[in-house]
Amino acid sequence: MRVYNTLSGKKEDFIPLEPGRVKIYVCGVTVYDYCHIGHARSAVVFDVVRRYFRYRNFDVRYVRNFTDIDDKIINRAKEEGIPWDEVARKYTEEYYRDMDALGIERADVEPRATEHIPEIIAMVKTLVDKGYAYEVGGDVYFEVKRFPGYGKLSKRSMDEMVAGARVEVDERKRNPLDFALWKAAKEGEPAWESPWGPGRPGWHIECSAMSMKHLGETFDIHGGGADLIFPHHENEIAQSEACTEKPFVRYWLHNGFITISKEKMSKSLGNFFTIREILDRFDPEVVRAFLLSTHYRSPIEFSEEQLIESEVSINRFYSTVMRVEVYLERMSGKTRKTAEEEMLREMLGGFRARFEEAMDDDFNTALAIGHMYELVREINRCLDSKPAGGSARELLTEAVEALRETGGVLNIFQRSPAQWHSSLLRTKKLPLTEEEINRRLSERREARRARDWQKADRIRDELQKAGIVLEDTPEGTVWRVKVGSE
RNA sequence: GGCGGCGUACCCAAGUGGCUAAGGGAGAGGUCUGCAAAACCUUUAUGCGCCGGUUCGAAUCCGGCCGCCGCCUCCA
Repeated sequence: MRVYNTLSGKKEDFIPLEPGRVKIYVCGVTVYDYCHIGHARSAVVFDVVRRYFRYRNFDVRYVRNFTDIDDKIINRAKEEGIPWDEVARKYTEEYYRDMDALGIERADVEPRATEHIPEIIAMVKTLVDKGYAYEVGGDVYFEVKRFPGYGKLSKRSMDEMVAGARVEVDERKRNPLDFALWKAAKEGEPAWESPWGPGRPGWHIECSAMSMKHLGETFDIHGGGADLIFPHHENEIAQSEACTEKPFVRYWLHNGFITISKEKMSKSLGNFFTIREILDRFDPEVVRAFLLSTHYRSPIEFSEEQLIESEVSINRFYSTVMRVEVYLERMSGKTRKTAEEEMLREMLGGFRARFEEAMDDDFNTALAIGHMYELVREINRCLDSKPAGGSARELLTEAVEALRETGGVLNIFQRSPAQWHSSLLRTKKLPLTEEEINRRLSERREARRARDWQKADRIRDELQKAGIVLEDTPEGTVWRVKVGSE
């Protein structure tokens, strides 16, 4: 496997610290507001990274934190007039609601900053004792110029940064780039006792303390959004390596941003969509497919049109599975070989290797999905050729199974066509129940049997207007929810 | 100002030295169908922002130019 390491700026062979095991830490969220689609991208991308390592038979230990104490949480608490820990609790719950819906698996360990205060204090103390940090009036700062490697991740020198600094100058800091490890509490703010007086941890220190506690002083992969490279991850490296005198992380992985009209989606620009706004109108599987349709390091433009395209793609998969199901139910027992059957067999033979080759190359999900749809087309070609017999049955079943299995790594393609369509019925808020649709279907079946095409077409048109498409096949009539611009 | 990235068909998007430049969407034509739908087939980039260069050979490497974006402040 090859992964792009932000630290080296190139793709590298992935060699785990311990053979067969991989330890991953991903920066989660600060729980002070609803998550937007950018948070979803990061969550989905690293969820897939984790699933792929597992597919590759690695023993994966996956840690993702919650920042549950921070200035933003304190401010939010003031705004809402509720205690700060109530804010954290509420938005942690909302996080789970969104991420569970998106099919993001829970991490093996989900540490919270407030549950690691002793570890954080111990680490800050070590840094002070070693002379990497200094205390000023109850605040403790990391002294950046004491750490020679500072800037190695974000590829800048300290001089450049100081020169172009837009950082507000704090007179108490020895250098504008020095960052807070511990912040003294102001009147009425949440606080924990420490050797420097009551206060709370700075933002960066929690990730160092928690990742090292749960994964060790050196671990394999640290991930997050590209906006965390500087200063967050740069600072994590400085304080962690200063503390342990060991390399902190072997591979740094960063996902690209979501853009709207080519501009980065962000809280401050206000051009963001929350996950639940999107899930109100699109199926979670569609959102995942959308987020994985572009390589994880590239920017991805968010638009309604793109989501609809993804919906059409996913629908294509389930339509094909439905075709296979219906076909196999009625397939005659006689054997009938076709050339297309052989072509499918051949394509299926190399399919997993192609999938793995794509994913091995820095998690190229876009290419992997491309291979999946090539297989979908070949399945359809095979069905069109109307093969029959046990080996054809086995082949079609295996092909669908291969798509489900590889789809499992991306957590797509996991439902039945019936589940997909009944879910679409709800997502699109169609004013029809499945019972009603089936009733109309049997009415139409009678009409067609009587060759009353007018009535049959009328029923079809009515359903079409209500968002349901009918397909008459030799094996009977099936219904689907209308997607895209049909 | 410093550092970095991107520019592939009507749209999205893979491809980073060598077979016909994946895949999806949209459009057009066709096969199938009672008619449709779905599916399949054909078709839509002699060319990968522009100009040079390296090479037997470049979308892919190098240089310049144009355009877009990101980071340097909280941010996934």
